[in-house]
Amino acid sequence: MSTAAETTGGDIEPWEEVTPDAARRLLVAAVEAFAERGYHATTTRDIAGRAGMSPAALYIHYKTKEELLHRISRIGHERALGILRTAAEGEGSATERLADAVSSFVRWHAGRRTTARVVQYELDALGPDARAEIVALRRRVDAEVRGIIEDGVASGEFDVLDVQGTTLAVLSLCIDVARWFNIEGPRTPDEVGALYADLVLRMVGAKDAGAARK
Amino acid sequence: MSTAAETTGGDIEPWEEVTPDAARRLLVAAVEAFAERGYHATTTRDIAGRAGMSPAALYIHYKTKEELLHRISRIGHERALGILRTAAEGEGSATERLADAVSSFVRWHAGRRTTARVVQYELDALGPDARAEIVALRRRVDAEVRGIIEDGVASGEFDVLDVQGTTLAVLSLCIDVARWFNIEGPRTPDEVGALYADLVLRMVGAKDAGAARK
DNA sequence: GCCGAGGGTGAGCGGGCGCTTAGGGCGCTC
DNA sequence: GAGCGCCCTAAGCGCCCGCTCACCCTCGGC
Repeated sequence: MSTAAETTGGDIEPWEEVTPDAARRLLVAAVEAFAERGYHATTTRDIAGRAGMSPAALYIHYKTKEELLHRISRIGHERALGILRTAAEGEGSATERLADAVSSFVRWHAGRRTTARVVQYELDALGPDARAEIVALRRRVDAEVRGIIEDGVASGEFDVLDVQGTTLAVLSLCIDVARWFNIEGPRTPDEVGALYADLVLRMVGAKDAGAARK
Repeated sequence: MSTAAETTGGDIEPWEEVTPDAARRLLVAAVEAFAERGYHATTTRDIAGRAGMSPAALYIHYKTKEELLHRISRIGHERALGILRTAAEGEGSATERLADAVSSFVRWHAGRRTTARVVQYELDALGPDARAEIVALRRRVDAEVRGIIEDGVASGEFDVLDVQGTTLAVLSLCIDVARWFNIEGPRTPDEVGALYADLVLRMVGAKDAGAARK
């Protein structure tokens, strides 16, 4: 595989943009708690406790518990979109770019599983406005993947009957990694990424799947 | 497609086994509420209200709110397992049986989306004992699909490097349908089932995919 | 040495939660 | 038609939730 992140985790911690330090610690604590128990089952006291602070400290940096989820969700989606865009804009054939996109997207969902879980499964806990903003980001995620698949169909590399349906299935497959992946399981994020890139190339009927496995 | 359910919904309502009538109405109300808002965000008052009863009525038929989830989860998993087993034990080649299994499993996840959502995504809300029982059922689900894939590899119909990993991916793809499927969207459960059966046959490198599309 | 601002705390508010209890109505049995 | 058992309700208990408020400590500027 190519481009960015080679390591197992996939990426640098993306929370460095959150300041000040106390706000970041609270946000990281919230990600862990939301991922473990879900948004609704997590209490503000639990989040503050994990960050080593009193319950009231949370409200100095965030207006509500929902604002925390919103910030996490937006940053996470931007990160995911960035990963796909890097792959989509890369050089190489559609086959290579799709393999790259899937393997890095999957590596992120496996390696940063706690973040990905919150990002992908807690969307419904947001209010209408925040939800609409995140849904717009998701449509751009969909468009990136669909773009690569359309390129491959146009160039004759892929054989796909239902482009939108296949796009949906490919994204769905990658996203669900966040549900089942277990750090202590038998597979590393890199291995799952490689397996999934191969499976997706089969799904789109890529003629020359072997070439993308550098 | 073959075997059971031809209609859009996929199956008869599986709750007929729950008696008495009031207990069933409560259970159906709970499925709807859990699917819409999640287990933790659903209140016992909401469940009772949907069933047209007072909050206290719930506790005549169920010991706790968790027992409701447990009953829903067990019945739902048994239903899902039954669908896969019917397909796995059918006659015909591994290719045909895999296509049948995937299309009926997907039809269930799309058509009975509310039930499937609760079954697939609220597992973590169960206590350790109930959770262990459900996890055992899931292993049997996994074994059914793996069995078909192993048959296809043995007979030379399929070309699969990592049988366990591919099994996981196939199940993951089907299960995630419950997350994104929308009854009011452009696709019927039957259409998604057919699309997914085709995609899965490609994933396992089925030599004669066309033959399974009757 | 004093001051103000900003990050932090302890205590606690109003409210909604899961669940319990005392009792009421209705239909069956004889 | 008295007695009994089964469903169900009204009321409410104790608890913990998200969030607020009054106050404190620390630190840079002068």
